[in-house]
Amino acid sequence: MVTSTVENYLKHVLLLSEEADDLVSMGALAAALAVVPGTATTMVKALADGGLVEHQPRHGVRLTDEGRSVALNVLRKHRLVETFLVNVLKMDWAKVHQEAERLEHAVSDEVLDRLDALLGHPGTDPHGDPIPSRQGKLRSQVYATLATCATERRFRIVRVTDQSPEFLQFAEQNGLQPGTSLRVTERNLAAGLLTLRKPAGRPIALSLAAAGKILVEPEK
Amino acid sequence: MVTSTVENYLKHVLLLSEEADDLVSMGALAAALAVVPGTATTMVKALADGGLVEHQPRHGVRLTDEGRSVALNVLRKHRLVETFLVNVLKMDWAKVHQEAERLEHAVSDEVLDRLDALLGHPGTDPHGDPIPSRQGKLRSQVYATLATCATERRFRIVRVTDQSPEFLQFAEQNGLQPGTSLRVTERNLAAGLLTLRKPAGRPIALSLAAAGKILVEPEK
DNA sequence: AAAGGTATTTTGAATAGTCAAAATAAATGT
DNA sequence: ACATTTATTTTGACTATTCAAAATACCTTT
Ligand SMILES: [Mn+2]
Ligand SMILES: [Mn+2]
Ligand SMILES: [Mn+2]
Ligand SMILES: [Mn+2]
Repeated sequence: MVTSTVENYLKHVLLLSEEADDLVSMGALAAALAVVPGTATTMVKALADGGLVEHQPRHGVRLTDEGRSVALNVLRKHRLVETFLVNVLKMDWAKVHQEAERLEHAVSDEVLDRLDALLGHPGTDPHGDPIPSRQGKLRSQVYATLATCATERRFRIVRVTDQSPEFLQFAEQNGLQPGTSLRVTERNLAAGLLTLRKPAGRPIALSLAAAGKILVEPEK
Repeated sequence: MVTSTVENYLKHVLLLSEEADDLVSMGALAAALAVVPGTATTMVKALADGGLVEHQPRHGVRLTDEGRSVALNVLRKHRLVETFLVNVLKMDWAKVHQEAERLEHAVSDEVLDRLDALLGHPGTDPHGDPIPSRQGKLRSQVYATLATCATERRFRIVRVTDQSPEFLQFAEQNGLQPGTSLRVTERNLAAGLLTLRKPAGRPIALSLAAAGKILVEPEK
C-alpha cells in the first residue's frame, strides 16, 4: 500500500538521486527522512519487495519506473501546494515547505489538477523549484550559483535551494528571491565571502556557502 | 498524541452526540468509523486515558471539554475545506466530503485562518452544515424538514444532511440545494411519498425518508 | 596483510491501530 | 424467573513503522 510514509521515502530518493549520481546511499536517505539507518534499510527492502525501488545491498537504492512515477506525483503535489499557499493564501514562503510536507499526502489528483489550473499551470514553485508536469516530466536544468558565476555581470535569481525557514527568511529580507536581478561585485575566496548589489540598494554580504544555494542565470 | 485517527474518533463522537442525547453508544461510534465494535472500545479507553473523552463502560462515551475543543477544530477544518473546494475550486459538492475527510487532518490552524478569510468567513458549508467558529461555538439550530413542514407554504432549503455522493448528486440534479425555495404540494403518509414544486419547473417526487434529510425554514 | 574506522544490515523490542472470535453483561420476551 | 437476543468488552494476533544495539561488510591507512 502506498502510505504517506512510502510517499516520503520515494520522494526523497528522487530528490537525492538528482545530486548523488544514480544510487542513493542508505545514510543519505536515512538522514533526509530523519530516521536511523536501520529503519531506512528495513523500509527500502519493503519498497523493493513492492517493486517501487531497486535495492543493491551495501550500495544504495534507485527508483523503478513505477516508484519514480509515484515520487514525481508527490513532488508535483508538494510544489503546487507551496505555490498555492504563497500565491493565493499569501503565506510566508519560509513556512510553506512544512505545510506542504503534510498536504502533499492529502491532496487528491483531482484537487491537484484544479489547483494547477487556478494557479495558471506554473512551471516553478515560489522557491524556483521546477514543478513536474502531469505527465511526469521534471525539467532539471543546471544553473550557475552566486558562488560560481562571473563577477560584474548582471544575473537573475532563478532558484533558492534550501528549505530551511531561517535561510528563506534571510533571503526574503534581502530581496533575494527568484526574479531578482543583481551582480556580484567582489568575491574573496580566502575569506569565503562575497558582495553583491541589486540595481538599487546597498551592497549585501554573503558567505560562499550561502551563495552556493542561490541559483542564477545571465540576464539577456 | 492527537493522530488523525484520534481526530476522527473525536469528530464522530461530536457529530453523533448531536443526535443521541448525551452518551454515544459504542455501536454507533464503531459504525460511523467503519471499524468493528471491539476496536472502538479499545480506542475509546485510550482516549479516556488521554482525558479526551469520558467512558461509561457498557453505556457510552461523551467528550470532555478538551476533547470537544479538538473535535470542533477538526469539524471547522472539514467544513471550511469543503467550502473552499466548492466555492474556489468549483468541485462537485457530492465529492468534497471525501476530500475533506483527508484534508481536515493536514490543514494547519494558520492555513485554516487564511482559508476562512479568503472565503469571507462563511457560516455554513456548501451543504448548509454550520461551521464552528474559531472560538469553538457551533450554532446548532433545529429546523423543520421537508418530511415535517407544512404543505402549501413557501420554504427555503437551509441544509442537506446526508453526505453520500448518491444523495447529493440526486439533490443537485433536482436543484435541491441550500437557498432553493419551494413548497410541498402533497404528502401521502401511507405511500411514504411527497411532491414539491419550485417556483418554476415541474413537480418533484420524493420519499419521506429522503425528505427528512432536507432541512427548511419558512420564507419571510 | 592486519588494524581501524565507517556504513549498512540484522535482530529484538516497542507503539498505534486494527480484526476475529470468545466471553460477558444487559435487555427483552414469554 | 429463565431462555434468547443484542451490545459491549476482552483476548490474542497481525501490520506498519520505528529505535537501540549488536553484527557484518567494506574501505582506508599503515
Ligand atoms: Mn511529506
Ligand atoms: Mn519549494
Ligand atoms: Mn477524517
Ligand atoms: Mn458538509
